[in-house]
Amino acid sequence: MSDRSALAGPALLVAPRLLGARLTTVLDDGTVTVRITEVEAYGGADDPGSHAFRGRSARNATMFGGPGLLYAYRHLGLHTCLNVVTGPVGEPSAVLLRAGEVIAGVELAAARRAAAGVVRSARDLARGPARLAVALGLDHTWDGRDLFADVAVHLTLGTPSVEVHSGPRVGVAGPGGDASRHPWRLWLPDEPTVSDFRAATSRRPRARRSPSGTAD
DNA sequence: GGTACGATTGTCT
DNA sequence: GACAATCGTACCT
Repeated sequence: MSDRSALAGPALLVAPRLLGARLTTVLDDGTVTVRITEVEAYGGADDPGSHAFRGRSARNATMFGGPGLLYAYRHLGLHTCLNVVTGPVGEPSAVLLRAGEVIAGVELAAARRAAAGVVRSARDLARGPARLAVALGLDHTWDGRDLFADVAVHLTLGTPSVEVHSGPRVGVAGPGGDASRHPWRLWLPDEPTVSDFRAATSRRPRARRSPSGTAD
């Protein structure tokens, strides 16, 4: 079975296969390889937490593009998050790469992270979706790349992990984040690089922007 | 055309 | 633990 066919299918089914997989980027400034330790599954129209819930759009078009594609997007105008598309063409389904361990190119990854912000420890290099993207040197402009055909960014699946832990999805409130329905979030046990769990935060209603600048 | 908000992170208290 | 940063996208008028 090729890596791509092993990756094709519903995100919930495919997500465990991405744990332990290695994602490598070969860029001008060097090579970095990350071993994936934490992922999160996203579906399509049936998943309220998914970008594809409301149908196809310019931003999420890659999610409809077929298995093995890299779906990269910018979040909050600040960070980049990386996903691996798993659904067949036309059926959105993807796995968010939440965290990983840098196993090659540690110095380069640290330099990239240092340029983007503070580096506290080696385990923090790719701990969190946005940090993972920075460590690999990827941003939203890499959206749509084929992870099994592109030289610069390549995915290699490992042997399926025997033990996988699962829990509620991060940052998604309501039914979509309900772990009792599906084990949306998956991670490898005893991995220090797995990100902290933060329950979906109920944002306080922000003071509304006053168009005229006056307070009501 | 305008506005609210988000699959996050880092900083401050 | 709480909140601000910051901008593209989706939704509403």
